[in-house]
Parts: sequence; C-alpha cells; structure tokens
Amino acid sequence: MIDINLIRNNPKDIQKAAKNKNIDINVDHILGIDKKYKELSLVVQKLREERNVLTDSMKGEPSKEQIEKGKILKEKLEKEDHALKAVWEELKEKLYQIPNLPLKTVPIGDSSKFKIIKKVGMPKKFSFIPKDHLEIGEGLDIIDVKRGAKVSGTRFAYLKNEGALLELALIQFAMDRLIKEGFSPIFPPMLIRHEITEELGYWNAENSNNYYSVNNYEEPPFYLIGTAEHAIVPMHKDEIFEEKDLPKRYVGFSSAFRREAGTYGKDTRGILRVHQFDKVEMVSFVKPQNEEKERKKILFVAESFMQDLGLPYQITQLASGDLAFPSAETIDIETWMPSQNKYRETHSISTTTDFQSRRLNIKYNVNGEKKFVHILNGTAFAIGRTIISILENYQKSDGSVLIPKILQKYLPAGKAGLHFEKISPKKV
RNA sequence: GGAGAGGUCGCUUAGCGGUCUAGAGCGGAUGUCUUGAAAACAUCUAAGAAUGAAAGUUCUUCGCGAGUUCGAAUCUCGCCCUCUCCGCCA
Repeated sequence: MIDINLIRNNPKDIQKAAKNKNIDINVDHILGIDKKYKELSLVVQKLREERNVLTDSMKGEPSKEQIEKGKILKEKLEKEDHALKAVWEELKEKLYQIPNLPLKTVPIGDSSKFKIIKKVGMPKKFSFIPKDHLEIGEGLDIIDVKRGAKVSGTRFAYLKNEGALLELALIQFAMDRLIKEGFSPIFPPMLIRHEITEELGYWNAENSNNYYSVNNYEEPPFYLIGTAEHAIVPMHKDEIFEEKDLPKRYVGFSSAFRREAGTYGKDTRGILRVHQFDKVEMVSFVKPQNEEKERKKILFVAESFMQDLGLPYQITQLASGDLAFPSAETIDIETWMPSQNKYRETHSISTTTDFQSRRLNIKYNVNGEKKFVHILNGTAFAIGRTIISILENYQKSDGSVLIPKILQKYLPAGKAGLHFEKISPKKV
C-alpha cells in the first residue's frame, strides 16, 4: 500500500508511476474519496465525543431526558458511522489498486526497455550441436515429463535419480553459503490464507489468476504459494522489530506453484516453465537506509552462485512496465541456455520498499519511533532452471554431463554405478 | 473429525454492563542513593488517527466483525486463532 500522504502531496507523481507500470488508476478520483473520508471521520469523531461526554455525566440511574438524548445521538452516530465505513471500503479498494512506485533509476517503458547491466562469462562454443535440457535429461533418465503429464498434466515433471540428487546438492550448497552470510534457514508452509495474499500485493486484479487456490471443503480455500517469499514475508505481520534485530534475513526452501495462465504455447518444452518447481529464496527485512546495501548483497550472493558454477550470465534491470505490483525495482540474472542460444531468467531480485510492510504492518522501533521496514527478496536458486543451465552448458558430445566441481562435496559418494564427477548417459 | 477450555499493555494475569482515562506482578527505561554494582525508593513503559508551531486535547483499538444497550473488555451471534483430552494419521 502506498502512503496516503504521498498521494495527497504528490498526486501527479503517483499517477505517472502507475502509468509507467501499465496500471490504470485515477488519482483525482481517489483524492476525492479521501476528502470525503476525512470530512466524515471528523463528523463521526465529534459525535462519539458527545456520546462519551453524555455517558460520563450519568453515574447512577440515568434520567429520562438523558436516555432520550442518548437515543438521538445513537441514531445519528449509527447513520454517519455506516456512511463512513462505506467510504472507507471504497477508499481502501482504490488504495489497494495502486501499485508500488518504481525507483527513480528504473527504466520507463514496456518489457523491451530493460537494461543490460553486465555480462559475465562467455557462452561456450560447442564442437557439436548442443542438445537441449530435455533431450539430455531424458537420455540420462533424470527428467521425466511424459510421466509428469500422465499423472498431473502438462507442465509437470519428475526429477529422478541424479537429477534429484543434483537438486539436493544445489539446496545444500546455497543454504551453506547463505547461512554464513547471516540468513536463517527456513522451510515455510506452502499453503497460505487468502487475506495474506491480498496483503502481499500479488493477487490483485489482473494478477489474480496466476496462483492456485486449494479447496478446503467447509473452510475458506487456501492459496498455494508462488514462491517462498509469499510465506516468509508475512511471518512478521503485525510485528515490530527492535532496531538491533535488523537486518533480519531468511533463506527459505519451498516448492513454488504457478498457473502460468496466458503462457500457453510459450516455453512448453521440458521444465523451463512448469506449474511446480523448487526454489531457494532469500528474504531480508531492513531499515530503509540499508535497502541499497542489502540489494547489492543479495545480488552479489546470487551472482557468486553462478560464478561458482561457472555459468555465463547477464544481469538485467527490468523496465517499469515489467515490474510486479509490489516491486519498486527488479534485477534479473539471466543465464546462458545453449539450446536456445540466449540468456534466460534464472534469478529475480526485487525490492518492495515499504509497500508490503505497510500492508502487513511490519515496523521497527527507533528510539520509540515506529517506522516501516523495507523488504527485499531474491532468488538463490530456481532449481529447475539451474539444472537446465548445468545440463546444457556442461554437456558433452556423448550425452553425458560434467557437474561443476563445487557441487561435488554436496553429492553423495558414488555407489551402485553412479558417478558424480559427471552424469553418464543411460545405457540403453 | 468429536468433546472441552481460552484469546486483556513485551510476559503472567485481574476484570463478569457505568467507579476501566483497563488494575497488579514480572521484565524494561530513567532518576535518587552508592567508589561501582545489587537492593531499596521514585517516575515512566501498547498501537493508530485527527487537530496543533509545540505543550496538549480528542477519537479508535481488550483476537476480528456484527448486534443488544442511553452506555460493552464485560451480554448475544458469526468468524479467526491457541491450548487440553479422544479419534485418525506421516
């Protein structure tokens, strides 16, 4: 949620920012409702004051006149109070439709206006025509989308054998590093309540069909998280941090569930875009003045993972039109995918400034003054896409794959014919 | 899933229609005393909003919402959550 005072004082900026995010709001209209709301609340407050004065004046049995007066007051108050509530609902709905404002540094425009910040590593030249991850994965019997489709439908897959072990290795690798960086490891719940989804700011209007709801019979439905962030950020809802406890950092592991509505026909092959994937995710709660520093830290760690894995990548800054509703800035890491001959998103690092903390009421205490924290999130590993990058970038002509050295210590010692320095193709 | 108990200021709790501007204890902060500390004593110790230069004043919030009433922490209903016992279960 945007600070209402920000809207009152800079209506033009808000209008422009929403436009840059391709979100249609009418700030003047909202200000009109806000004015009505302020006037009405004043009326209601006055009436309540009158009522309080009246009740304070009667200590024992009230007189007939007093009761009469009270009745009249009560009626008036009820009427005005209802009107006030209605206006508030209207205002709240409008306020919830206002997206977070992009930072000044964010390029304005649609998705084509993204900025490439830097490139690291050179795409490898292959002496043979590189296969894509699905061909490699099926050859090694570590990815199975056919059976995924049989059991769950399109865009579902099984990760098997060394593929499964590779996932565990990546999780452990990321966790180890991030724990050293001051992140608390956490396995969050993957079903969340509806009210939480609203407060996070992802389930608004046009985005509402991106996530799954889960039937809970007589109870209100749950939502399946789209990323660990959805369950970790609201952990501290309605809480006040002590200044000394910030920054508060979490590294969470969870599955992520996405309906991928509107992506029919896009990235249908393999496991690049699936309805369920696992992810190691970073979340930080920081003081506003430390936000910049934290963003750099999260990006730095994410980059270091890719460097350690020896994968070529580029860093891009998303344009305003591409930012998620609560994001003020998003930096992506795109990793080289030889089969597509291009970089594809594997990491996304966003700052939501105080947007989520306002909705969720998460503050910190500075010498008695309560201020909203800033919240950042970033991918450590989107496991599926990382596995794709490893398979494709480290493939050999015989269909086997050399696994980056750094992961070796996280893979169990070879037995039963498994060789972890490389994954060998299945003998047919 | 069945039965019961309960959600009040950081923690433990009092409160059972007007005396609640919510009391007490613990914890915390500051001060007095002390070489320093402890103890003791004193004061302070929830959040949000309106107005105001400020001091202050007022309003809201006793899990959330609706209702009864001149008046609700207190009564009624619905919802959310927690705990205990039983059942089921990895």
